[in-house]
Amino acid sequence: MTSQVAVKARKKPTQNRAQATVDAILGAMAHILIGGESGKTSTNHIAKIAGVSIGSLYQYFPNKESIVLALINSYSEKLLHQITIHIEQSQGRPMKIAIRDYLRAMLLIPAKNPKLHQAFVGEVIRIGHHHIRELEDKLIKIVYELLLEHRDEILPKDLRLAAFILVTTAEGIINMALLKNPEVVATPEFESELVAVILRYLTGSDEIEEDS
Amino acid sequence: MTSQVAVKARKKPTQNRAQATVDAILGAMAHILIGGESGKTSTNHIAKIAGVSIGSLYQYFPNKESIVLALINSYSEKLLHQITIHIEQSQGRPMKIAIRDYLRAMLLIPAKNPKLHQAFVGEVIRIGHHHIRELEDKLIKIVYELLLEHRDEILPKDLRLAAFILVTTAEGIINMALLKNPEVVATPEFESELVAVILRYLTGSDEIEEDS
Amino acid sequence: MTSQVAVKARKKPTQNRAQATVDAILGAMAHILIGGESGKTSTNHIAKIAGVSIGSLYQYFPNKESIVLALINSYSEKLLHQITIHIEQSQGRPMKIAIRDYLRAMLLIPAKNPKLHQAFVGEVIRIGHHHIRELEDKLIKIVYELLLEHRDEILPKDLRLAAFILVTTAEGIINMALLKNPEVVATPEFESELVAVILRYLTGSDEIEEDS
Amino acid sequence: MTSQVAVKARKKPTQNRAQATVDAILGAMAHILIGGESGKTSTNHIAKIAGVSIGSLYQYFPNKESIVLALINSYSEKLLHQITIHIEQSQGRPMKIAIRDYLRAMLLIPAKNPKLHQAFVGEVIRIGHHHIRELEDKLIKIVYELLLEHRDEILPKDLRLAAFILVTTAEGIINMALLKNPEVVATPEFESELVAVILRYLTGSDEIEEDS
DNA sequence: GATGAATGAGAATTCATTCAT
DNA sequence: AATGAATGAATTCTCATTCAT
Repeated sequence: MTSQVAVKARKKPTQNRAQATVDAILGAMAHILIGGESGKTSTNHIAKIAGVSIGSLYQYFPNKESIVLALINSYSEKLLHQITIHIEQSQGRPMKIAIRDYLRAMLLIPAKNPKLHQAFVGEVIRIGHHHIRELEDKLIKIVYELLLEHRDEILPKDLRLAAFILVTTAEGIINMALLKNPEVVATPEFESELVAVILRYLTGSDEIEEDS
Repeated sequence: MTSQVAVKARKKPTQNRAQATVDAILGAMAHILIGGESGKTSTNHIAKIAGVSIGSLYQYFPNKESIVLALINSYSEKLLHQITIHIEQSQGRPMKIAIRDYLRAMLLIPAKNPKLHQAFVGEVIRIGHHHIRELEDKLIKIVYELLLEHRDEILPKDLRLAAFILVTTAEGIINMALLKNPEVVATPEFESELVAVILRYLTGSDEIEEDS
Repeated sequence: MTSQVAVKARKKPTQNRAQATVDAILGAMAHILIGGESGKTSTNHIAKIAGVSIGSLYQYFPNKESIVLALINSYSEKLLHQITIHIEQSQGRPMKIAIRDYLRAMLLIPAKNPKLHQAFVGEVIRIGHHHIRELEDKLIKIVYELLLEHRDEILPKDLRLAAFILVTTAEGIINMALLKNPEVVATPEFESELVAVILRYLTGSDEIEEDS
Repeated sequence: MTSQVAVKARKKPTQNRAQATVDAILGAMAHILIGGESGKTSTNHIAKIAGVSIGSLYQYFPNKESIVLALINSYSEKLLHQITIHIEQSQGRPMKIAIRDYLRAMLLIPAKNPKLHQAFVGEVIRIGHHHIRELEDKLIKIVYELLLEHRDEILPKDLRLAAFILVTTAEGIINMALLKNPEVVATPEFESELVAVILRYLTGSDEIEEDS
């Protein structure tokens, strides 16, 4: 809707400037979080890295926390978007394929930028898990519906619990592995084992009779 | 005269005093970490909670970080000690029992003080995982040897990878669950699911033919 | 409109404000150094005397040392400027006149504020002489060229050594006198003796056949 | 008197221990002052370097200042002792010889440990020149009497002023040279020039008709 | 006498935030 | 809207000194 018809070719330049400022700030914060020591997240420093005045920063964010939150929200959306796309593509495919694709999607973004993902995990622990409750609930819902379609193929009877366990396990493995050994997460071996853990939990086996 | 008759009692009083101070500081730090907001970890506040002067704090710790580290080290040792004991007790028992006992041991300490464990996870993320590399390596080694004893019973062929995955998965599930819902970790249902995930990964089944 | 008619006045006001702050800080530091006890040079105290917040102080100076350095640099420049002017005015005059004028210039600034000069000497000893190496080198160069013009009139054969000795002796006498008895430095008697020591070193006599 | 007859062969051991402690403390302070950054002169650090407990330090010195003062006093005495010996040895020799020997004595100790001497100069500036007034007065008195013996050979008529100038100049040159270029002070060239400056000031010439 | 644990005032420095321009 | 100077409470850390053992 925002960019569909573009009636007024002349977009409000102020809005663009504002957006650029906001993006610069978020980018700077991400940059700092990635760069190891999260110690340099002072608002003054963020503004400097963003190439923006400290005054402008406070024009768009009421406080430091809100910058982290905005970043995490946008990250959550990206992640959810990724999952949704993959899940939609596996519509009608065998469950094992769908699950594998779900896990693949979960790995995609962390593997692309392990440092950033790890930093986000750290921030979520700091600011409280409830800030991503919404994301979590959506993930569980997606998985629950997936399991529901295939309830006769899986061992766990309590599908809600199974969905919770599945999502939690996947996240847990990825996050811990990232912490211990960031590079491993991008390898096919790691993906295989992750898929094995989940599929064996669901079915006792991880043989995939693929057709694609 | 000092140490002739009264054996056992009266260690050097100076040392006792110092040890009490150090303990008070570590205790205060733990207390604050447990109490939610990790924001109150200023050295002055720690000293106040510990009932100790700020000068004393800096007499024993060169900086704030070192207090956290000391705490984490002692925590790591306690955890490892717990694991070792349990593993030794499962010597000669069926693998599934041994694995269950390992997981039980892994749950024991977090279940006792979920908040503290969670705080430690957060701190480890902040200060860098390498500070507990030693602990991790020992855990993997313990599990690896356990798997080695039973290599014909399990599905994964690469035992080192399996050990890594097992340890990572167990930790990941525990830590994620702690983050999402701290109380659940102490329930038998949670233990069951944790054991199920791990045993199915290893063997495709989680039936335990117990004999005890 | 800002800079069209009112030329010369109104530099960027922001810059003015900042400059005023910097000046206030330097002024406060000088004030404290003059006031005897150099013990009150805590940054908080400097800021208070400057009528500026401690935050502003650290906005312009990374640490206490840098304030002293800035002060010493500006002092060095002032001193060198003074010397240069005097030396240029003695162009073409007899050597003894030129030397006397050089020494007069060396005395001018210390005599104006003996306490401050003494404080600077103390600071230079504390922070290391290399911070004024440049000043020293220029002084020696100036004197060396002056001696070179009159090499046949003077006793020392090694002109570089003579220049070093001359500059060192003049500074040494002034600084020691300042230490022992600050007021004496501003008296004509002191100047006479200083000139006598230097001229006799150069020529064996201090008779000045003046013409001005 | 202290070590003349040594009646009681058994010196009080406590006194020896105490003296050793005091010496260790003074030595540590000197060591720290020599070692560049005078920043580490905290009493705790001094005690550590001295291998002595902080309590012992305060048993012998009421405060930090007093350590510096003790050090400076002992240094002053050593210096004065050196001068006295040299002057006595020049008894009856020509004035120029006596002056040269005086200057030689003044150079002896600084040349032996330039860093330490420089540190002392810095400390004297910090704590106030009056702490070495006594030394200064004695030096001036010695020189005054030397000049008195040879009043007909020298240019300056005011002998007290001349003595003051002589002592001040010698100290000034030595101290400044030490600051600028510590090594040069131990060279014969430097001694020559120092002697030249002083003798020409006194007599207009520095020819020494030596007989030794 | 010696020891070293303890103290706490105070110095250095940071950082989130406000506000005049 | 943007700027960046200014603020000052809060934080980290030091150091001279005291005192119980």
